[in-house]
Amino acid sequence: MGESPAGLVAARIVETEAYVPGDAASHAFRGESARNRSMFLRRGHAYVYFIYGTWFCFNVSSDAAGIGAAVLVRAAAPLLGLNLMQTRRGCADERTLCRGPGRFAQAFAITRLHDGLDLCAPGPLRLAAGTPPTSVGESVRIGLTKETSRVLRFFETGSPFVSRIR
DNA sequence: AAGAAGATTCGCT
DNA sequence: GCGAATCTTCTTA
Repeated sequence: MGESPAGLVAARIVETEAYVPGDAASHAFRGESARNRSMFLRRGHAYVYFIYGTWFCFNVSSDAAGIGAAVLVRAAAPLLGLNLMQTRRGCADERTLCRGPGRFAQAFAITRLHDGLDLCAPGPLRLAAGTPPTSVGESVRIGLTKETSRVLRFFETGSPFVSRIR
């Protein structure tokens, strides 16, 4: 969920990708740097980066402090604040509001300011427990030019809010 | 110091 | 389906 002066938004995460140690596609592959330092925070912290001069991508650090690993949130099903999401996205279609990492970040107004935040503590961005999906699909990750055969993408089977079926 | 690549999206053909 | 938009970061083509 996300909180801002403009209001509250919440969504159920339905699609993620993992970036693990030893993974050449991971931003942390060549060690810690100014940009990826949040990947090295204890699990549960935000790692936000800017891509293609246009979009932000939101990740959650996923290992012990000092180890560079994160989970990219690729899509979500809107729950609260659809109106605000529509305004931010300039798009009315509920299905498209959070479908894709760039769109999700835009719907939640996530920027570099959120980088490094503890997502398990009170603040503008929170991670909350929800009911687990009935069935989880797996596939290779999307949009990469390296490590293209690793099966590290996970999504809620059958959800109309995932960015791709497979 | 310069250049290329990049975990994407949108609009036009 | 293809290419443009647009900028930060890392590598050295």
